[in-house]
Order: sequence, then structure tokens, then C-alpha cells
Amino acid sequence: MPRTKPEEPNTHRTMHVVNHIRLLIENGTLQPGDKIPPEREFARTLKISRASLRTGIGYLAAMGVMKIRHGVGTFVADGPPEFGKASLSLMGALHGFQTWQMFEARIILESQLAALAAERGKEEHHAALAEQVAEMFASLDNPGEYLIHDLLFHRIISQASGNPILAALIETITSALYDKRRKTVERSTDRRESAEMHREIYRAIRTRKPLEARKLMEQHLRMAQTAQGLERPTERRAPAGLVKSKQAKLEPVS
Amino acid sequence: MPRTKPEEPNTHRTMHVVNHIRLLIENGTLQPGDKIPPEREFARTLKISRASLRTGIGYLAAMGVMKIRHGVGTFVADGPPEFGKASLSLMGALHGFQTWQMFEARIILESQLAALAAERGKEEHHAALAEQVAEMFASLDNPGEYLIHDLLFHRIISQASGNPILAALIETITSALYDKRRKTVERSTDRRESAEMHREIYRAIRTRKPLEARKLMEQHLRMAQTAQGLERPTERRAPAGLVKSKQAKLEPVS
DNA sequence: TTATCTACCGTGGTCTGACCACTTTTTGAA
DNA sequence: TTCAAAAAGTGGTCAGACCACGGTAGATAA
Repeated sequence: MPRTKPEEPNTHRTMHVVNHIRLLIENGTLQPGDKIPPEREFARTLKISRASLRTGIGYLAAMGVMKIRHGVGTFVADGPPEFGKASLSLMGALHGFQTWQMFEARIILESQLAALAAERGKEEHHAALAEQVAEMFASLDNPGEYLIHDLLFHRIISQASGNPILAALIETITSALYDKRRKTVERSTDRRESAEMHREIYRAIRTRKPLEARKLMEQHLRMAQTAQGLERPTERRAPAGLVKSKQAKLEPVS
Repeated sequence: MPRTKPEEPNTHRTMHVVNHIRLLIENGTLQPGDKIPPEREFARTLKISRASLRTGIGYLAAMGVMKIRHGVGTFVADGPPEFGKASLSLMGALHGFQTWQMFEARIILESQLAALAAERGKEEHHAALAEQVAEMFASLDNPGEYLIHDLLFHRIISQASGNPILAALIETITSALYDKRRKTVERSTDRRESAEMHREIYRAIRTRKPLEARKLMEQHLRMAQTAQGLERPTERRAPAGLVKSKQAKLEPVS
């Protein structure tokens, strides 16, 4: 009789909490924006200590599934899907992500997203895009306002693409890029040019021209990249031996 | 004198821990694979309770930055960069991700990744790819073994792309897809065909033909998708009113 | 009556210290 | 020498108390 362990109430309380909440979400009991019971009460319900419950909730919060508001309560995340805010930042510190790499990822993803939006976008998306373009033209002299509509424009395209996973990926990268972007002081003429590019993208999407939408989006983003001096450093390939910077070491694929 | 608060030892202990460890990583004190001090000791060092320290560590672990091993210690994650394992799964439950959407994201990302690898791949990557292709041909009759080399092949391409962010994105999606994939019983003839496609992709990368590499990769993945019956459901667009399934509701862009 | 402030309450945040569970290392007996 | 038992080291859980924040209802002032 090697091991007789019929019941195992162990199995990490953390995951117990995570799975429990996952079930509540999957079966519709918990919807985005909903509030979960207070910690003390919820802990009693699950028959675990409040400390363990908090560990599980913290886990979910770290991944952007839950939003905790001190003194108010804990809620299921609403708004656009997004991976943990600090996630990219932390991973960046660990693996030496460069800003130009974030931009490259964004260009690749968002260009494709624009093409998908052109294929699948619905009338409601077209209307929303048109509105944002109009708002952009209306706020050429208000950098803060302009930026908001710029962000919304891109977010609507994400939704119109019909692929929430790609949308979430983009959202994560964009939010990480946002801080740096905000610091850039753009000239009014830049904004005008930018607004017109957005309008062209909108038209390509509305008239369902995926190839053109992709091309325009890529062009737009490359221009934005250049404006912030975030291009990929010129490739000066090492002749023979590779010079490894501190974090450039190649993962051994374990 | 309304408020005299020169020092603010508050600022969420959790983030305090996160930032502290982030700094240790950024300045090189902590490298992937390193072990951090025992909780009791570390907590004393940071002048916080062990409970708070654990909250912070849990946060980092949730995002895949730290790996906790009960009875052994807590370590900085090594291996390929990857966002939290359960992350996609949780987000999927919350926003109704579909399997075909995961596959679509993978196709888009990985095709582009193959193109980048063809542009930037180094000799070491070419060698590693060749080895995996050889191993694949050598294990046509061993599904488990074959799958390992298949995964490694794609992972090496990720590294060769020179963009660790895109690599991390792919890694996350792939690992989420892995479980479903493992269940599929593939025929030996399928594997042979698959292996030959991999070889062609390898050749395109080695001879630095980005367009061809992308095309082949896309072709390969679409075939894999079909083999598992994960295509996008045929678009039967609703005539007038849109029928919204439970999770298909459009985010209101907040 | 209306506006404002303040005290209270509910909720998440932190602390303490004890004990449990898993691994690895050491010990000591066969 | 071998191997099983004990000890040590580390993360996991628990309990209960108290702190900090945000919202709100009642008290107070205009």
C-alpha cells in the first residue's frame, strides 16, 4: 500500500481560489465589473483563511483579471482586455526589452489588425472610428485631448478586428508605451498630419480594403516611431565573434 | 500647516517589493535562475512583514517573473520569456476567447516572426534549427518526442527573430494551445508531411528569404490548424440585427 | 432649506507569531 | 556501505488584531 491519499484538501489554496473564481466567471455568475464578496465573508465561504484568499485574489489582480480598490471592494475587471499592466515592464527588466522592439511588435500587430478590421468591421465600428477622427481634427490644439482620441481610434480598430486576443496583446504593449509617448511634445503640424493619416486609415477600413489599411497603418506607425526617435538602431553586425551586452545573452532553450 | 508628511512609508508594500526586486534585476544583482533570500530574512531586510513580502512575491510569480518552489526557495524565472501561464486562460474565460482566435493570433505572429528570423537569424540559429529538423525526421514514429522538437523548432525561430517581446507573446499563446494540441492524435503520415514543411521553412530562413519564410510558415500553421479542426467558423453574417452570444458583447470602450 | 463638515462604517492592507508541509541534508544504525 | 530516520531549511497556512482608505449619513453651520 504505497500511498492511500483519497482526499487531498491541499492543492495550493491560491489555485483553489483562482479556479473557484474562474468557474464563477465561466458560468456567468461573475460578469465584468461585478463586485466579489468582502474578503472576510468570502474566506468563510471558501473555508480558507483570509490570508490565503488574499493570495489568490492578488494573483488574479496581477494578471489584470481583478481590480482591487482599497476601502471599496474587489471587482472583476471591465474595459478592454489587457494583460497585467506591470507585466511588460517587469518582463522587460528581466529580458532586456528595448523600446524599439516594443514598437516593432506594435507595428506588426496593429498593421495586421487594421487589415482584419477592414475585413470584418461592422457599421458600428465604422461610425465609432469616424467620430474619433472628427474629434481628432477638433482637438488639434489640445495635445492631451488629441491623444485620448488617438488611443480610442486604435482601440476601436482592435475591437473591429474580431480577435480579442490580438486586441489584448496590442493593449498591453500600447499601455506600456504610453508613458514614454506622453512625454514627447508633438508639434501642432505633426498632429494635423497624424489626423489625416488616421482619416485615410478609416477610409480604407470603411471601404473594406485590407491591404491598403495595413499599408497605411504601418506607414502611420513608422512615422510616429520616427517622430519619437525610436527606430531600430542601425544594424552593425559583428564580423565574427558576437559581442554580448549584459542582457543580450541567448537563452539556452533549456 | 495643513499637512506635514515628509516621509511616506506607505505606498503599498506590494509595489515596494515589486520595485525593489525590479531594481535588483535591472542593475544585474539578480539574474535569471538566481535564488532570492528566504522570506523571513528578506522580510527583515525590507523592514516589512513576511505577509506583505509574500504578497509582492506572489504578484511577481503570477506574471512569470519569479518561480516559487515549496520547500526549496524562490527563484528568478529563467528559460524563454513568457507571460503568466494561466494568464491567457483566465483572460479567455473572462472575455470569451475562442481557440480559433488563439490560432489566428499565432499564425499572424509566427509568420512575421519567421520573416524576421530570415532577415536577422545568425549562424548559431541556423545550426540549431537544422538539428531540430533532423531530430524531427528521426522521431516520426514517436509522437511525444516529435512534439518536443516541433516546439523547440518554433522557439528557436522566436529567438532568431531578434525581438524577445514577440517571442514572449508567441510563447504565451503556444503554451496555452499546448494542452489542446497534445490531445490530438496525429497520424504518422501527418508528421512526415509536417517535418518536410519544417525543413522548407528552415531552408528559407537559412537562405534569408523573408517573404518565402513567412509564406511557408503561414501555410504550415494553417495546415496544422485544419488538422485539428480549429478553423474560424464560417462567417454567416446576420442579415440585420446582430445576434449576440453570451460573451460576444461589444466592449463599450469605457 | 441648503451646504458643508465630521464622525462612522465597511472594506481592503498590514502585522505578529505560531504551526503545517515539502525538500534537502545530515545522522546513525544495520 | 547502505539506507532509513531525524533534523534543518524554506515556503504555505492560519488566527486575530489593528491600520488606512473611501463613501456616506448625520450633525452642524450658513
